[in-house]
Amino acid sequence: MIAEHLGLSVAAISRVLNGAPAAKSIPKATQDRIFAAAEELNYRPNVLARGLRRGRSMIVGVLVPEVSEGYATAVLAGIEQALLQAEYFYFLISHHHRSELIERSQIMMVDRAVDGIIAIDSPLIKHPHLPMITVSCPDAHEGITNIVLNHRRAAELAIDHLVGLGHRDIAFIKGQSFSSDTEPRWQAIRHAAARAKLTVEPKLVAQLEGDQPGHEPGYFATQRLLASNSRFTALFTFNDVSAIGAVRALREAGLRVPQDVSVVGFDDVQSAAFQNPGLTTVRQPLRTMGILAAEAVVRRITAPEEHPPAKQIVVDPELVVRDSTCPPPKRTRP
Amino acid sequence: MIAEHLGLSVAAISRVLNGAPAAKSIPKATQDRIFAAAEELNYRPNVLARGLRRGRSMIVGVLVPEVSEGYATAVLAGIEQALLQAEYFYFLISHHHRSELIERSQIMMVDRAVDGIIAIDSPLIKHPHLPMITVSCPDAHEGITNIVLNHRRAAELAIDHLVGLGHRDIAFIKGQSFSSDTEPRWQAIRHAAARAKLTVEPKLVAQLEGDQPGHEPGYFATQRLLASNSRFTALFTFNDVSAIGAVRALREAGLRVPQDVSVVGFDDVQSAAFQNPGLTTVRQPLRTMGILAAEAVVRRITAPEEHPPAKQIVVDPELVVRDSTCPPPKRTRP
DNA sequence: GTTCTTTAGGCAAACCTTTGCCTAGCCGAC
DNA sequence: GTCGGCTAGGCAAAGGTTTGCCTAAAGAAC
Repeated sequence: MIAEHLGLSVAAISRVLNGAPAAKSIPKATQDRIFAAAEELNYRPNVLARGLRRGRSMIVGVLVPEVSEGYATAVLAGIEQALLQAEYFYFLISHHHRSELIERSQIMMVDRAVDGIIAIDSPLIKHPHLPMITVSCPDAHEGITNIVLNHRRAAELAIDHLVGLGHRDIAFIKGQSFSSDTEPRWQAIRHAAARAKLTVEPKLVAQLEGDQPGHEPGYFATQRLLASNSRFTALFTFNDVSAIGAVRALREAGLRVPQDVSVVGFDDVQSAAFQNPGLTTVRQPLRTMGILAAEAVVRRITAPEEHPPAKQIVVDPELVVRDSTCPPPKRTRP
Repeated sequence: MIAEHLGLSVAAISRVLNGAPAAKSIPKATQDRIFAAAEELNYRPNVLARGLRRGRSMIVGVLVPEVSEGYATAVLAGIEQALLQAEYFYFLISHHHRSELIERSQIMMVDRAVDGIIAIDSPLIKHPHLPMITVSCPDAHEGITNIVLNHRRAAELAIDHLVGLGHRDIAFIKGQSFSSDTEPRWQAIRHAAARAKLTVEPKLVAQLEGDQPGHEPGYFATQRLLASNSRFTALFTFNDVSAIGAVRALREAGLRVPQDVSVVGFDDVQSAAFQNPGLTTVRQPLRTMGILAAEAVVRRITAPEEHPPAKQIVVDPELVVRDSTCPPPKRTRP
């Protein structure tokens, strides 16, 4: 408290400016003088000193796969909104799905004195001795709250939609093995398929490969499906970004979307509506998930005892029907 | 320095651990003991205390329009890479092109004791008394280094490509008025057009409107161009994201891309290659620009006197020809 | 033997706030 | 007059590190 010496002690100033309970013994007139002086001198508390003293940095660490198009950025937008509102800042680190980076990032964040951590689609996270919220990390440890989509419902929405249109020969593209949504989603799909009395043909299942984000993995996975020479009239992909790659591969093979093959994506990222054709997709409330994560971590930081860590928070998906799905073509001999 | 009391004073420990020059008077054996103890006790310096003492937080603030698809995220990826390498962390704030947020964000960052600021596509920034680097902010103030594309060359690449294919009737979509690249780019386009002996038809110029990111603004701008009923065989858009919207609008109007109308985008975002058709575009080295920005800000922080602020750093664009451009259709009476 | 230099490391201030505990004066009650 | 309680605010420690300056001992030079 540099120049605040208009005759009073730093202690009094601090109490008044922070509205501490002890400030109630200081008369209104003095308080006003202090506020006025702070305003006039444009006093800015030093966050480092404050953080040091209070043992709280007002920063949370956010761990994402990458800051590129699609999934993580949408969640991040929600996180940013809610954190800023709570006057928290955040450190962002991308781990590119490399496990040693995930671990190192977590340590670096703790070293940087973050008050809590939010991890998006980050497997293998350890439990630090800090409030921690994960988004789509189903194998979360004890004491970590995981925000997760209702995968079962998501799978049903997509499958029931396709089956309702008359499709029976449905191909699937699973997520990369490193993505934590891959397994639960796939289980949910099998379950929904069984429920719809559909058999999942192993030859009609491909998996995204390679760790770059973009559309390529979906493009190549679809090429593999086509190469297997098994007929399918619909394709349900792991996410919108790969669906876009898939559409391209189908087109290049001379197939029309949706007349020859219907395509259903997942996520409903911003560009899904502007694809050609507009992508039918299972929407995840990504922004909301981000907001929930941020609010939860702030609660756990500010009042840990009142908010014991919930095991998980489940959010519901929604089907968005656009132009990439339609009834299957008339069955000619395959 | 909590437990380091294996008989030595905190001062000695600090000097050794930081490799301070004064440590040279401490014998190797003692130094080894200190390192070993630090390792064993898993000593983690408290960054807040260190920052307080050194007057340096090792954090830079990064101001972006938004963390959504496209431009800013690509630059951000470069920034992250270079900053982490230099052991800096960063605060991210999105200003959504709202000027009061830009100003507030800047103040908040300074209050948060950042060591420097990088601003991407953020107009109206004030000069803080901190090292500051901007990316694509042409109206930067004194003392701020701006990283900027060679717009003139970019415009020539696109225009010469289209003219080379035989196009004479070219429509343009300018950027939103709040985007700082809009004006310089437009000037460059006029210049390149004049050089190619092309007249820019006012009816063939539309502007992106609205402040949401996505594809919609480009979609609507193209609809306005179409509604003006002036014939054009090529369209040069402000960025890839709006080009995608444009393609959709053209398609809906019954026009084929590129057979009826060629489309050239700008940026070369990740999804540009996976559009349908693959987008011909002017590539900005976005990631590189991010790296340059981060390196520059770190230099300015660590050795200000050796690195007086350059006025600007210019990077060069590159034309990426894909499938959204071809020679114009045979001229029938319009 | 004296003085100078080097070696090895300690002392304490400083960075800026927050906070537990204290005091000095004043008023009212007994 | 004495005691208790309230008002208005001060003192100083604490939070963990860095750093300018100092010292004590040993060795070197004379």
